[in-house]
Amino acid sequence: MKANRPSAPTLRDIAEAVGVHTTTVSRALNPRTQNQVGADTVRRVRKAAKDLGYQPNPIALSLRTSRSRTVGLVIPDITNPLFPPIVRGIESALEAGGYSGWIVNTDNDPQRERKLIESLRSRQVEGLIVATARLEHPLLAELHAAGVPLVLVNRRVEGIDVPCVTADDAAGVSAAVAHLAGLGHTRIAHLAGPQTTSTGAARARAFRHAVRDLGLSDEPGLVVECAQWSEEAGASAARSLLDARTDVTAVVAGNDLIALGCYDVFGERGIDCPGDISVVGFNDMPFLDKLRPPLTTVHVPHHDVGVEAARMLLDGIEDPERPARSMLLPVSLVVRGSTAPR
Amino acid sequence: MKANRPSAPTLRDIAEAVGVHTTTVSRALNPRTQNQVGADTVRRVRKAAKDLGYQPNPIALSLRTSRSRTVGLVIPDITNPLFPPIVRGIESALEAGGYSGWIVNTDNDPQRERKLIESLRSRQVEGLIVATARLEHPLLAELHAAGVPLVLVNRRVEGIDVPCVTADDAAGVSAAVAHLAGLGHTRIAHLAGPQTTSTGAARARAFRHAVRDLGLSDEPGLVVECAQWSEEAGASAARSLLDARTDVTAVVAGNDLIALGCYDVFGERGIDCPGDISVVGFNDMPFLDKLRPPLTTVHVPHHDVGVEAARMLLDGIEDPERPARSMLLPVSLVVRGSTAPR
DNA sequence: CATCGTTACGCAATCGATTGCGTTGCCAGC
DNA sequence: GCTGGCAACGCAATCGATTGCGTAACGATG
Repeated sequence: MKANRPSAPTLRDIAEAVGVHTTTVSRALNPRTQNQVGADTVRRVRKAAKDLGYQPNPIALSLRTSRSRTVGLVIPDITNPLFPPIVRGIESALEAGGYSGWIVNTDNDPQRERKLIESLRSRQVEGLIVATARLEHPLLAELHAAGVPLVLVNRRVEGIDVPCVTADDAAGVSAAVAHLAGLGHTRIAHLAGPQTTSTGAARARAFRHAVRDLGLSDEPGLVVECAQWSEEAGASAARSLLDARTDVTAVVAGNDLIALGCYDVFGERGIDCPGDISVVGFNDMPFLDKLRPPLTTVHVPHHDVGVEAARMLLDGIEDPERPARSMLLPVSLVVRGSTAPR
Repeated sequence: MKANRPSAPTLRDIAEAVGVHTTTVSRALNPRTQNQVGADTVRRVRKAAKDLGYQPNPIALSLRTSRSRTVGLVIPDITNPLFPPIVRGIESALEAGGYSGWIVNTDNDPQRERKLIESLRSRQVEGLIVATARLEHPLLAELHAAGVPLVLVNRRVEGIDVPCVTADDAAGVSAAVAHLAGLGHTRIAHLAGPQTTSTGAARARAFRHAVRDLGLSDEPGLVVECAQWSEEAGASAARSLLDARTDVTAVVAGNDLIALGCYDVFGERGIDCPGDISVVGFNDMPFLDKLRPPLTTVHVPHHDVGVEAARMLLDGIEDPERPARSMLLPVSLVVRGSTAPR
């Protein structure tokens, strides 16, 4: 059974109504070819199109032009609260440009990612916004070499010149460390995100720089890498840290989920936060103010990240020769209840 | 610039390689028509297709067949934590059936919804999963009359026979009321969701039944309707309730966000939860265990809701004459820290 | 009047897959 | 040997929009 309306008007219907050929109808309705059709004919064609309720068939358009006015949004998992606001930002900018986005969830599985991207490309998506980049990412390199317009979100990739939109990780981590130092903390630990991601590496580097700049302890044992950007991995790393030492009074977590993992471990070990140990997260995902203690975190304007990524991609589709440029969005520290004076 | 790979093999390439017509290639590759082609030819065609890395062009397929193997997912807003797990459930069931889903966010705006659905339909989506139903919903009635396969999620619509997948609202609210009664509460209020939605109405009705069945006070003032399913509307309704009376010792909130609104009002009025007033939410959205107090709520298996909705829709696409059937998924009460003995 | 240039429009093909109908070849039965 | 039926395959059209090239008409100029 056909799911589509049985009698959608086509160019042919308009052509019959006006008494011209379908070529003329097509040209009259297309702003780029409209100058090839007489003004009176354009007027009559447009009127007929409106009267008949004509809408171009995007499928036919795609088949003929190999374009679809759609792009692919490649994210790890829409249930991660970080992504819905980004997706909404992307969507609003795409919509303003007459585009739509296909969302695919890779679950951080490279094989699944490849399959999903193949599927997107067979649907003629005109570019990809990718939020799943690893520092070394062969598939992205292939796509880039093939001329597929790409924009990365939240992470960079090495070796290829792809535009990306990220938060200002260095400024955010620096502000977090400065805030804790201002509260009198001198032994501050960092639960870093995976060092295979640019974000994990950048925030860890910024952490080391910040503690050095402030003359605080920068011994290597104060940085523990988490296997994933998740609460569970954060908890695991927090346990490792606290098993190894008892002198830490504050933690800068790679992101909010990792910070939640700290909360879990504090709970199981009777550690008071922020009385015994202060915690700062990163990202300001929803509902952090509802936690107890409300989480101090680095606010990232996620919706704006999405908007800028989509604009950047549309620019790249419009002008493929355009030099790749990246964007750092400003962050801000949101002080809530998880940090206190030492 | 074309975004697609420049040399994707077509049926024509296979036909040339094997020395048969493209019709034969098409039929050999299609399990439904394969019996019309000789076994040896099928073997040779399949080999050539594999060697050439042939993938059917979904755009061409859609244009010819008016089918797309895609469906539309119509939700209010992906940033509402309720929806990502539902979407993931939908996605996994669609994928198993060889389908993909287009997500559109209506922001609860009927005009936007109509425009987005038109757009989906012009892309030949084969059906719609709709999570935005109001009790009276002219657009859904039109779509149903036009034979568009539909499945509703979380809500019903009146007057048309459309299959839906909802949680067992009555059982959930009944369990919440019974739990509170078991703790000794006798004056229990209900902050109901909008009565223009089936969910709002069903939960309010179930509340009234439950308190009557348990011989508790059922005066009308104990039920306050929220204008939206949101934290802000929940807070507003909680203020109205507490302005009007001081004898309430427990609240059954229409959903978790409304319950968060209660938390907000308790905070601003120095009310202790659960010492002064207990609260039960509905849905068990993510991170409720991280709140202080951790929210007692009715757990809804969202992922399963999504899976069942997608299966139901695929069934309806496969067999349009299939009688509409609906599904109630079982819920369970999750007792955390927001409820205590009176 | 003839010629040239420009504008407006139509023809036919294309995109890549599917599908109804017709043709050909082969085999079995009379 | 002839006829009929069936299997395998090819032809041509279709889906709906775009696009290169050609043609016709008109106006301006010599």
